[in-house]
Amino acid sequence: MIDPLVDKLGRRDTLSLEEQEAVARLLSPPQLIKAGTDLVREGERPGYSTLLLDGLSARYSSLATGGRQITEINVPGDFVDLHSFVMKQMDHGVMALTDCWIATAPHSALKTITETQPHLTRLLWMDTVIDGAIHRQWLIAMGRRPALAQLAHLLCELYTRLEVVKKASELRFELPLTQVQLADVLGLSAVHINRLIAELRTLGLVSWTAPSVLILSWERLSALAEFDPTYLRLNRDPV
Amino acid sequence: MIDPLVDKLGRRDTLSLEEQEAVARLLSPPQLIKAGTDLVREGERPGYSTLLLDGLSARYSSLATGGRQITEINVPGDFVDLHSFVMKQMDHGVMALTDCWIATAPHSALKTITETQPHLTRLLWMDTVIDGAIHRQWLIAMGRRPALAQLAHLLCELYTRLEVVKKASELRFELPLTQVQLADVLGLSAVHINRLIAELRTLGLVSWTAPSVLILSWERLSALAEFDPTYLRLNRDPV
DNA sequence: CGCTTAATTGACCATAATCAACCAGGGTGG
DNA sequence: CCACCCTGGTTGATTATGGTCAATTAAGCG
Repeated sequence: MIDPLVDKLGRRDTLSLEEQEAVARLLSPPQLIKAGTDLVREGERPGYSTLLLDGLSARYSSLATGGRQITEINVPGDFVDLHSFVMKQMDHGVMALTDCWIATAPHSALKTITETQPHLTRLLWMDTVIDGAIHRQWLIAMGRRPALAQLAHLLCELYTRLEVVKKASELRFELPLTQVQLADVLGLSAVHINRLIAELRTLGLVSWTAPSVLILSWERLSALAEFDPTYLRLNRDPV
Repeated sequence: MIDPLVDKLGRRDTLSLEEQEAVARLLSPPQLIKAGTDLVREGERPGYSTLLLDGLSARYSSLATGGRQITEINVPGDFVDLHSFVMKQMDHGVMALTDCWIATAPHSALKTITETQPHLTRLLWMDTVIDGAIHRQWLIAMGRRPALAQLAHLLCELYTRLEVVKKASELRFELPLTQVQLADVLGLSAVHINRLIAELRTLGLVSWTAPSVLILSWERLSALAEFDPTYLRLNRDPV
């Protein structure tokens, strides 16, 4: 059940059997959340954190003016609001982009982990730190890359992260986001997203028949995006 | 010596005397870093993390095309690369924007903290988590706010963070960044920054005689920015 | 088969970038 | 001492990326 999390953490360090069991004990039985509903609402003070087991979700914030910005896309194996364990109050909402299987971990139990399992604590800490690294890459893409490169970067990132948890392979993955949602990810308009996708197709970089994406040339796409996966920390490096 | 860190953490939770001493023991004697030099270089694998004691520094990434994006501004009391403790490899550089006083904490000693001081560990974890929250606010500002509101948001954030560590008061603070550097923060051109500052002046929101900034109306500036400091987690809330 | 949601396309507009001068202040060397 | 230079700030003219508005098409579904 916690396979995607073990897949991910196992790429970064060795997760002992006891640690895997400790994580499993943390978690509630899986629950199904329907697409479009919130896993966590902005401003809430949840008493637990939520692990995404299957499906895609998005962290988002809404503006007074009606706009919306998605600040991260979560893939299976992501603790979507692990930071609420120490932040207490959520500074954003998390919505299910697809039907999602989740499991929750009470903050009290996470606290016990920090008191008894320092290595596992560091691994969980690392996971929140990598969220920060992902945010930074999005900032770089938004601030200093042309929109086409920004979209290319998103595709490279998502493919890489999905591949780790066996939801992508052979340069192919499912991206069940509408163009409006993609616009809210990149901070662009939906119309422009449409034109960017058309341009990626014209350039022969992707074959994109929503929701399926096939990357036709990883080489050229990642070069366009200046994608360097170091920030995802996928090399085994004990902490 | 670790006053700014204690000021900051003390706003979030109670830091016991023993914990304050434990942090103090972590740290090397203060060192001076000249403005413009790197505290940490991108790609490096530092064996320690750096606490900023005085001055301002910036996390930045450079692009192949020559552009640069600053992804966070660090104020006194910030561990500028605490995340390297678990990330190992730096995904960005950190440069001194002004002359900076710093102290370093070996990762080995931080590891010991995680093994012996769970509460302090959670406070340090929290600090990295708040970095992520700051990144998210910047993403929202970049993606969905007009440039003027984005700049206003930056001013509100920096004033608030500096006030916590007693480097700002009475709506006044020092912002020793060039307009080129501000452009690299906001993902805009330096020329446009210049016009935005002129506009803030015209609107009577700030009196800005570099490097001194005086906010003339917190009310109107924070409304323009839609600034809500929840994400900085400045309310005492034990973890 | 009509309804709804999402994708697509065209025409026009706006924000911000670029290019290019010019100005102001502080430090330096003759 | 002061001309010069360098950096950073200011301003104008023009361009371009991406936004907005609006209409059309396509696909899924009760």
